[in-house]
Amino acid sequence: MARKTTVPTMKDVAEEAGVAIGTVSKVFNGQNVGTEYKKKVLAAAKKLDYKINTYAQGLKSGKTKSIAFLVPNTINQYFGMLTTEVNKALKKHGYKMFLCCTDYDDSQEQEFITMASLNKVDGIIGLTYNPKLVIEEGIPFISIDRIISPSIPCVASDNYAGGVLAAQTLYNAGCRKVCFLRTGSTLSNEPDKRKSGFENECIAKGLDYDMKIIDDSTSHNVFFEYLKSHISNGKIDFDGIFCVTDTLALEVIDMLKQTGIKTPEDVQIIGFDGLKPYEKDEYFCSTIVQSVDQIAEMAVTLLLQDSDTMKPPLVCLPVKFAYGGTTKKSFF
Amino acid sequence: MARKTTVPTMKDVAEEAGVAIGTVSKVFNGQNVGTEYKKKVLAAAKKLDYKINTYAQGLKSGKTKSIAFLVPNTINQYFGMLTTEVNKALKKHGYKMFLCCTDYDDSQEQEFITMASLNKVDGIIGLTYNPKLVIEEGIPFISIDRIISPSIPCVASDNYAGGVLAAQTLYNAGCRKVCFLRTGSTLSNEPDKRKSGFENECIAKGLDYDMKIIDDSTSHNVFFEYLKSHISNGKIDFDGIFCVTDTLALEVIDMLKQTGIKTPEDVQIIGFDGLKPYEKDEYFCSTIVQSVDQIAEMAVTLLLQDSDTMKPPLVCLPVKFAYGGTTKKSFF
DNA sequence: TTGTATGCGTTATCAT
DNA sequence: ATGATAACGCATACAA
Repeated sequence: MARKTTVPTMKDVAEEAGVAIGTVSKVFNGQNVGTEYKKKVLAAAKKLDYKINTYAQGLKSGKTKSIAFLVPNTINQYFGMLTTEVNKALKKHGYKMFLCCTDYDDSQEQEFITMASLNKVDGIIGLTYNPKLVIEEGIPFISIDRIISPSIPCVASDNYAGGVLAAQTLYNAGCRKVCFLRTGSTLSNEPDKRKSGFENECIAKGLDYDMKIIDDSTSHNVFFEYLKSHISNGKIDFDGIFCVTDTLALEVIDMLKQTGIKTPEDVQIIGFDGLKPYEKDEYFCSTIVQSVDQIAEMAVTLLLQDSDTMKPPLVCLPVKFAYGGTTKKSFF
Repeated sequence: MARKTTVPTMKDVAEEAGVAIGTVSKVFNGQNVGTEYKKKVLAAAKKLDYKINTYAQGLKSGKTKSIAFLVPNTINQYFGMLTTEVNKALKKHGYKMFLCCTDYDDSQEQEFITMASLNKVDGIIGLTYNPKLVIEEGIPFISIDRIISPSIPCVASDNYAGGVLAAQTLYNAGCRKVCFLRTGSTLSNEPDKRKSGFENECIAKGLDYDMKIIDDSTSHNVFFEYLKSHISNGKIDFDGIFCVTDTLALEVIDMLKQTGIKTPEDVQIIGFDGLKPYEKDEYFCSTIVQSVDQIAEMAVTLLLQDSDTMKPPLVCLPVKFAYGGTTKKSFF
């Protein structure tokens, strides 16, 4: 007898179990099937080591149980955390994830969206930068950290509250002249609100403040020059600095160290994101921590909920302050 | 006329172009088709905005142009770099990537492999820890950093050479009593060779050395105690330390700082991996840098090459030393 | 409840 | 070179 070399199909299982192919299908789709039949089918399936063919299933049903996740890269730790958390959340719901690293590139973002539609994904979650991204009709899209259009739900931290919290924390730690440093895409996006929240709270508290904002294409050396221009006789004008990300905060701390300014003795610094050098334990710096797991879970939930359910244009998730050695400890 | 609501298929394109469906297929597969026909087909396809259905294609051809990538997470920066580089390499070859974050969990690793076979991926690339991982027949697998079995190709840095290089570098930087610190899975894997290379070079150079090796389940506090036991009167026994990863090096630097030991003044430290705090620029610490892009490219190339081509059981890629502030600069 | 038959969109084998 | 047609493996409407 010729050895069967192909993978077993439902037909094989049906024959083995002595039932009809439709019955097998029903068993695997959790539909009503007589107990005896079900038992026979399951036994036959196990015997043949039958696995359903998701491609045939996808072709037939139009549902693929997969989504595409767009992110610039997974090297930046915030992106890395987001990617892992989205992956976990999807797995919990039985979905697979196509990872799409866009490298901040407009055309790659667009290409991946095309790829996603070719592959009949059930949805897309994206942290994108292309201001004129074209999103195909009929394919659900959830944006993270960017408001793309009113019809596309955006999930983000409560960045405004984070800015307020940063200002409050510096104020409570004794700061009286602070500054805000930001680098980022020129595209208006959620993280912009960190500035607004910070600024408004400074005004509310009567806290003296300055700002230096550059876009992504500008050398960070501009920050270095800016800081140096505020340093004289080994002393810095500010007693508190709020950086738009932890990554920037680290850079700034480095710059200050080069000029002999110490953190937090001479100037206290707060970052944003909540990155950590090791997998557990302490933060890189004192920071406004984003609940990345909540962002991921919310994005997935919104994406997968019935399309006729109303989807909010913006969902803001809570942030909290965490001490990380770059603010004065005595205040906490 | 009723608006067509469904996605256009080859049949629609064939009708629109006035040709047979087989001809359309040939056009999209680059087979020989008369110039005139080809032109008509392409025009019709563009007019209808036709996109090939990869699920039907996968069902028919058995090839899905997708692979699964298994990694514990994308938070650890080395994993994050690897993920991004593999993603890029796959894209270059026209392949899609299912990301599978396993969280170091044996059963999740196995689950994802099952998922991958269900989804008829054309192959799997994995950085796994499960010592008794069952890999299905007929699905190509490339392992990164772990030797799973002689029949499964493994791609890794030349870890042994990296260990040698670390010892040489410390020696050349003036160290005469060094130590090696390692944490890791008990599973024997490629990074173990960092120790062997280091040890052998120490012996060759007549360099006095000690080692402290713990497994993943042990608290890193053990390192702290170990280091403290080698410190007396504010001085440390060693003048050089080689840590098995940059992450561990950072932790160790922190520990030493707490005891008043300065890096690199009192003790020079070399890590392994080549992690960076910002997307460009400097390293976290002096380190043996892995060519993550080369590892990724090699893994993808091996995976996609003809299955009848001989695949080597182990491919080692070059490493290099990079200065990162935790060794004495004068020596470079 | 269970079986039968059709079609999802594509590829490949035939004739033409 | 081109057109017609039969699978690929599954889901489902319909018949039994």
